[in-house]
Amino acid sequence: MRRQTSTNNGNKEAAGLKRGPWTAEEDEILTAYIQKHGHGSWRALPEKAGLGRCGKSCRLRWINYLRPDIKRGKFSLQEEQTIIQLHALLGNRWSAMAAHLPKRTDNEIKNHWNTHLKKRLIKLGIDPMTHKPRVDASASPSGSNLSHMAQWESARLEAEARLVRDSKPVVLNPSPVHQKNNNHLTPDRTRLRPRCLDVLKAWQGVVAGMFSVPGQDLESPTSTLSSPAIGHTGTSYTDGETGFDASKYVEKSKQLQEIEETLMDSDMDAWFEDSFMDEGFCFDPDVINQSLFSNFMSNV
DNA sequence: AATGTCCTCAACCGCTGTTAA
DNA sequence: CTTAACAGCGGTTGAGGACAT
Repeated sequence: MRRQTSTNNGNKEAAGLKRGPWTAEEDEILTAYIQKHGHGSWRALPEKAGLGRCGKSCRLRWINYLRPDIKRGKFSLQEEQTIIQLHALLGNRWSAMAAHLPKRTDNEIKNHWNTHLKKRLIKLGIDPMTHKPRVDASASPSGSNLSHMAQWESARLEAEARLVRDSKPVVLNPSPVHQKNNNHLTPDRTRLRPRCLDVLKAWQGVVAGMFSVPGQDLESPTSTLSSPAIGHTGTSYTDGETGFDASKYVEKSKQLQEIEETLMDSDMDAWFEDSFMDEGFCFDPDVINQSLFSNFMSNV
């Protein structure tokens, strides 16, 4: 299908429309109009409401700022945790992430990720896009970073478990378009598919393989923060206390990637049925210590 | 106090998916 | 089936505030 440029689809609907920051008066007009009539057609709204703005600008202002059911201000630790975990699973699908963060907008989440969270991960030697250790020499993980990474992966595991718990797939027969490309799926159109269930199973293996010290489980790796006790030989990094093994980490990450690629190619219905009929799967996310993430964040 | 630099985030841009004619 | 209009998404920008010199 031929695509139209934004020039004639509403971005610049007409010359002379106001741009830039909204005034309090404009906010008031827009809010009053929507509360009384609903937004209806965004394109038609500005004229009806008496605003010299384009419909797109009105929509954005309402959704990102004026809507009564949004929370503004500082992100809590819990929210930051959720964002990072969701990003590990979803990538830059901000609207999908917003669906899991009540009262936060996709724009706000995107901004917070780009200005704060991404930088923190980079500081830890973790690639913010892949959520895996950066392989270039300049980003070789330090001892304490390894400890953080171990905690990070635990947090990631928890996120995946939560998504499995919360996801309520409503599209049982996605359209071919959806199967082909779900980058733009929104919560309103298509619920997130619980593909993470399979990924979660894979990650159980990943994380289990990384911790090799007997008697130490995922519930308490925070104790390593003050004394990393790292052993380093060549390209092999091992955390003496947690038993976190970076070489295993990389190896297992590759395995996971292969699993994910396989899942992407597999038949949707077969995948869905398989995921939910697998009664052998059992995972309790509550066993993961919530303080892991607090330590992770506070040590950045 | 003045100036420069960095950081944040609201707003915009360009694109894609959906839908109706 | 094709086309156009529209909504919504993710990426990017730039104004203004915060901080450093």
